[in-house]
Amino acid sequence: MPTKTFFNLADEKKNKVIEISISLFAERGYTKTQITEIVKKADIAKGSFYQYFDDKNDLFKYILNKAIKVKEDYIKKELKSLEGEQNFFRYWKGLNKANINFALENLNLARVLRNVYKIKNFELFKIIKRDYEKQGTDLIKKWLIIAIKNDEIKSDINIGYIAHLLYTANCFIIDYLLENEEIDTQNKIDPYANKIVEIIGNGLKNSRKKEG
Amino acid sequence: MPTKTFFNLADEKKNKVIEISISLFAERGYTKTQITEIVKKADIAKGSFYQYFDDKNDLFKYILNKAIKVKEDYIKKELKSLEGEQNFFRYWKGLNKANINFALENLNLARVLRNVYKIKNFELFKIIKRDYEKQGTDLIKKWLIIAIKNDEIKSDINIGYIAHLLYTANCFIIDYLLENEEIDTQNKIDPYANKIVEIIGNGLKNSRKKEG
Amino acid sequence: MPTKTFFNLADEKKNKVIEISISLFAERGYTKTQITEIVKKADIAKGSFYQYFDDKNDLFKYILNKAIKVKEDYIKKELKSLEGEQNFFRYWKGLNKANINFALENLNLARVLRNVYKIKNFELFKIIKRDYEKQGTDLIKKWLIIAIKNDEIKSDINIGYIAHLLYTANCFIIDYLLENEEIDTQNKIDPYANKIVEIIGNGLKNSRKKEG
Amino acid sequence: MPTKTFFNLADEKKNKVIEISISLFAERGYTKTQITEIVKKADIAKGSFYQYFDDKNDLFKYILNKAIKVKEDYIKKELKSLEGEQNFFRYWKGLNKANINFALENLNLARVLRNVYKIKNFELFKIIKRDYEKQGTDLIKKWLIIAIKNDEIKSDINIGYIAHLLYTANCFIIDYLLENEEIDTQNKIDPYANKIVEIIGNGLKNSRKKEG
DNA sequence: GATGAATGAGCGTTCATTCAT
DNA sequence: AATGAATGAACGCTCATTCAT
Repeated sequence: MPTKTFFNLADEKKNKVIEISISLFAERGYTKTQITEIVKKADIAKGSFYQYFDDKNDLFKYILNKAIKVKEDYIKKELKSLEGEQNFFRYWKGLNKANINFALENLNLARVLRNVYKIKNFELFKIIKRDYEKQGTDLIKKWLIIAIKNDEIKSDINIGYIAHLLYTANCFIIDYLLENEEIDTQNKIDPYANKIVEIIGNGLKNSRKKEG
Repeated sequence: MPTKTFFNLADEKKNKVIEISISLFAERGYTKTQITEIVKKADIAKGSFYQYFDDKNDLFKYILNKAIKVKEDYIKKELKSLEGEQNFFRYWKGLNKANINFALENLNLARVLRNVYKIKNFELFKIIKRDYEKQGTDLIKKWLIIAIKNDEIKSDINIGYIAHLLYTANCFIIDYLLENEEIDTQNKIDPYANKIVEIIGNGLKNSRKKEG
Repeated sequence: MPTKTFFNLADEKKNKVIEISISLFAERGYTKTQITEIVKKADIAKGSFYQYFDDKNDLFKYILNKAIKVKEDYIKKELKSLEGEQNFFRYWKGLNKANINFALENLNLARVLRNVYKIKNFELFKIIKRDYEKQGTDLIKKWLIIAIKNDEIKSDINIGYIAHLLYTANCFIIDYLLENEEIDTQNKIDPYANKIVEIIGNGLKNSRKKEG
Repeated sequence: MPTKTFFNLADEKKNKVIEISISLFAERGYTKTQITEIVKKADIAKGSFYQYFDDKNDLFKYILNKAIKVKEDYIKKELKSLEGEQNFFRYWKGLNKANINFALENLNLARVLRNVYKIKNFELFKIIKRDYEKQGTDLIKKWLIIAIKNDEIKSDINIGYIAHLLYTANCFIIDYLLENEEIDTQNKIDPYANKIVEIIGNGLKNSRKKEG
């Protein structure tokens, strides 16, 4: 956690440090991001940095948790419009869309989040990672249970497995987007995403139920 | 490419260097793997290492290409039993199984291969990566085309997208396996993999065709 | 160029680094001068060195340019007393004297300058070298032209050749001095230098002109 | 000194080692010439090298002495045609010519010889260097004495100084040649050299003597 | 609290030389 | 005598972190 000193900073200064850290972690990953570059770009003294954060790790955890929180809020907001929605597949489509929109609007934050998966041997991050993943799959699980109750999807599935599949399907769409950022996104990513949703959706559908 | 000196080495020594490099690259990734540790574990002089390889990069490329080749051979061999198979879904299932088996039997090699995706800003590796991915999706594309001809799957799909989806679906099974190596694998990974194959398969199926 | 950090240093420290670098480059030449020895003798941390200079090359270029500038200033100052002098030979004698005095008073700086001629295959230094040499011969050329106008010296000479000859004649006096530093200099070097000036001077003289 | 083993080698092999060493020492200088490159180019085993020579130093000394001897013989032969010559200036001109011709015909050998002057802190080489220089100046001294006796040149000179001057004048012509090897040599170097000889010669001439 | 200079363990790499066969 | 693999001290350089002001 950053120190009180950091939080007492003028917002402008504080945000500069945060923004620069995000963009560097996004661009280079954890290991290749250098404190020296952060402080130079943020125009603060090196000593100051260590009065704000315990160490590099501390900064990264802070940025990471911030990214998770920002994303969580974004998704929640986007899903508001789906309140009352009864159809699982429309729900899932909405979730995918929300995730994609978040990434499109917060490219660097999305990159930082995806980079967590690339950090090895950091026990500490494993916990964050696990929590973050749990948060992503828990929502899906809840919906899957309802969908099964409603006979929307087959009942012979392992909910944990499927939630993970749906979750990772989305992650891959995001990866695809982040690695090909030059693509004229909205136009190209949507059909790609929709197709995946459709295919997996079809596969999950309870064929005995008449589509409403 | 390693030097002639390296290839002239006694197999035992040569393999020791290779195995240790694989396990370190697998465990720590490229950047965090240190030559110092490799030579210490392999019980060779630092100078010797540099008589075997141009530099760290050279070693990594060698290991990477080796992993790709070993995997390629493994998959080819496993797919032999599917020769003459006409059903796309059984084919794909076989491919998934082959990939999983490779990973189970070559945990570290599989990890090295997955790690390539985590290296940032290495133009050289991008080429290897792209080739490797192409090799994985090309096979699927070929089959998809046949499957469409045979009316097995819907014809309104973008073959490139779907091949990529099927490919990445498999990658995710592998990632799941590699990150949870402690799981009693064969028993747990199989149903997981099968379910994915089944769901996506169902989604792709041409419902107008009567299943044979 | 050294960093701002270096220039912000206390003069004593800064000069210590400079002096030690000069004496090592003078004594051992570029390749054999080790950063490790510089930092040990200057009593600074290795890391500090790299906060002052980009690399070894950067340090050397700095020292070299410094030497060139110091010499330039020295020569200018010494030549002040010759302002208004009309006789070419007295001019040249003065220039030789100035160069010798500079070397005597700045032995190591002079050695560093002579060492540049001994560096092989360093494109970068070739430019510095050429500039430095040009600076040395240009002055002579200017005077030669005037001397010819004044009928002081024969007009059938190639000014470029002769300027180079006079320049190198001086370089050799300096080399002689630097390689035999133990000689009780002022007493021995002067007659040596004067003789050279006299001989070459005689050879250049326009014998048709009556000496004033 | 090379070992007996080296001298027992077939001439072809022996000469290959020598030639390659010469060309590398000439091109890169002592420090930057690597044993590894020599043995690779000469196609001998590294172990063999150390059975021929004590160490790198030993090889260099051998090459150096060889160069000195070859040059000595060359000069002697060239000066044969000047036997009986009574005029000092024609003698000196001939010596200069001989030196230039040697360099033109043995570029690499000449380079090695000039490189000796660029080696620092090798007590051993200082001796070789001094001997080599002595050999060059002794001949000139001998002639100077005769020339003075014959009233060809002024008697008020320090023979040691002047011999050194004449010697170094020649060295500079050679340096000029070696550093500008691309110049269409014979045509350009001759007038350059002749001019120097003429000028210094004129300066040395005893003007009271009637020219024959 | 801010500053920026100081630190040093550790990295990848080089190369003359030795050693075992 | 020939081979070529083995050695390791030493190099230039990096960078997260600490310290003195």
